Amino acid sequence: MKNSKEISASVISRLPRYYRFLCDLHSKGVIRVSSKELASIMGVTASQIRQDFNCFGGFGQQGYGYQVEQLKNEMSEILGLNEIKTAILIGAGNLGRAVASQLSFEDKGFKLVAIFDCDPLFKGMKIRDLPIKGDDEIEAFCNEAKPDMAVLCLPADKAPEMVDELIRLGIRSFWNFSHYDIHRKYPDVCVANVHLSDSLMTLSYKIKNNDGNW
Amino acid sequence: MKNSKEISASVISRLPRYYRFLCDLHSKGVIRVSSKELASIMGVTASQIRQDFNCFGGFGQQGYGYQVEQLKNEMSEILGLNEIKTAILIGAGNLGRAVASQLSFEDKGFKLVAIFDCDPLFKGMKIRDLPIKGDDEIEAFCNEAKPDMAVLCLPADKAPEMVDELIRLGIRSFWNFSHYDIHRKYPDVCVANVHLSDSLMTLSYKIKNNDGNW
DNA sequence: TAGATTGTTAATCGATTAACAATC
DNA sequence: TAGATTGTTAATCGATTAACAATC
Repeated sequence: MKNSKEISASVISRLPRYYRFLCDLHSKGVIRVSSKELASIMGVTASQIRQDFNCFGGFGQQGYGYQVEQLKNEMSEILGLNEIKTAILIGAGNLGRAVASQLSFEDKGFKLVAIFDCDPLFKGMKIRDLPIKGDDEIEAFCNEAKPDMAVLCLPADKAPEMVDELIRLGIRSFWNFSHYDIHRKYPDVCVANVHLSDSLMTLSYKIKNNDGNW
Repeated sequence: MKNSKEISASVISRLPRYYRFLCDLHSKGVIRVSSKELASIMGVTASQIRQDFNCFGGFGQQGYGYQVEQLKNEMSEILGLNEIKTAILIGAGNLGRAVASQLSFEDKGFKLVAIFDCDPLFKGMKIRDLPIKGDDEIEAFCNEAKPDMAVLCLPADKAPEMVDELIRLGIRSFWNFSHYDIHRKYPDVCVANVHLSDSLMTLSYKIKNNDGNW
């Protein structure tokens, strides 16, 4: 694999989609696929697929194409899905509970190991066998378990203080559902943002500008 | 406003963030802001801000900057947040319930008017005063209420059939949390996709390639 | 008027697509 | 060998940044 430092954000954002389609083909028993075929299935150009794959080294065979299973495994390796990182969830409101119970973290390289909420109302409740703990237990837990990542499902106004605390406790990666901009204060930390309301507003824009096509 | 057909996806994706920062400044009582100041607050270049705003016509004053309130209102207008579109939610599982109860649709140009789930278990339950209806009631409801948009929070395997049905019933816009690719079959429809698992895998990649910085 | 900041054009940078030699 | 398809270079396209004249 080439030095991955240079891989652009555009390429990285496409990797999960490649992985999904490869899993799908593999589960359907497909053995080989050419960039042209994959391009047609995914609705992108064959050129882009080959360029993207070659960022990580060539795993195709000229004149033949790509082995589906091998390529899927490469993609999984590149994404780091095999190295399971431990995650804690901060905020057990509606969104937090949905994320915790709906998403299978294990398939995506993470294992959810604890859930925290400041509201004592939740205390004792369980999500998928994980008890909801109080915020006052975060410090002790992190010192003991050294989790790698925190999922932030808490109100925007509580996020800055919480992030300070979590960083102090050694957490260096965040899956951020709040609007708090973590990178601003901590540029070296790993962050993936999910801004649901931005997505909804974008849809509003598209509807307004779809030439009466809706 | 110029012909908005030509606005690039990159620009559109930035509009909600501008709107958020302008709302914030406005709520703090700030009257005017220059592109330079806003750039510094948002962590982008002043050039990009001016270029982006000028896609929609010039609403600044040379030598002075931009009126915060006016600019916020323009942004709201551009995004179509003032024209409330009606939305229905398909799927009242964890994610559906989170989206319905957490997100304030009204602020983002939509009003949630009905919730459907195929599971009779949910029947009679309410989310924010909206009763959960059975899937068998979708047709009658759509014919009567003509909703504009559907939020898809249902399993991927049920999505294709449901989308066919909803399109048949006149729905032309989707906020899509499933992995089903609506645009493939219906290129003219408005879609905003939210792929939570892709976002999580991207985070996994970033952690793996952060030079041991986590 | 002088200073500031926009609107807009030009320059740069990066990403996507096309082309083709290498090779299975 | 002939056909197919990759890996990779070159060409194109688009987005971002810089520069500056217009003007408040």
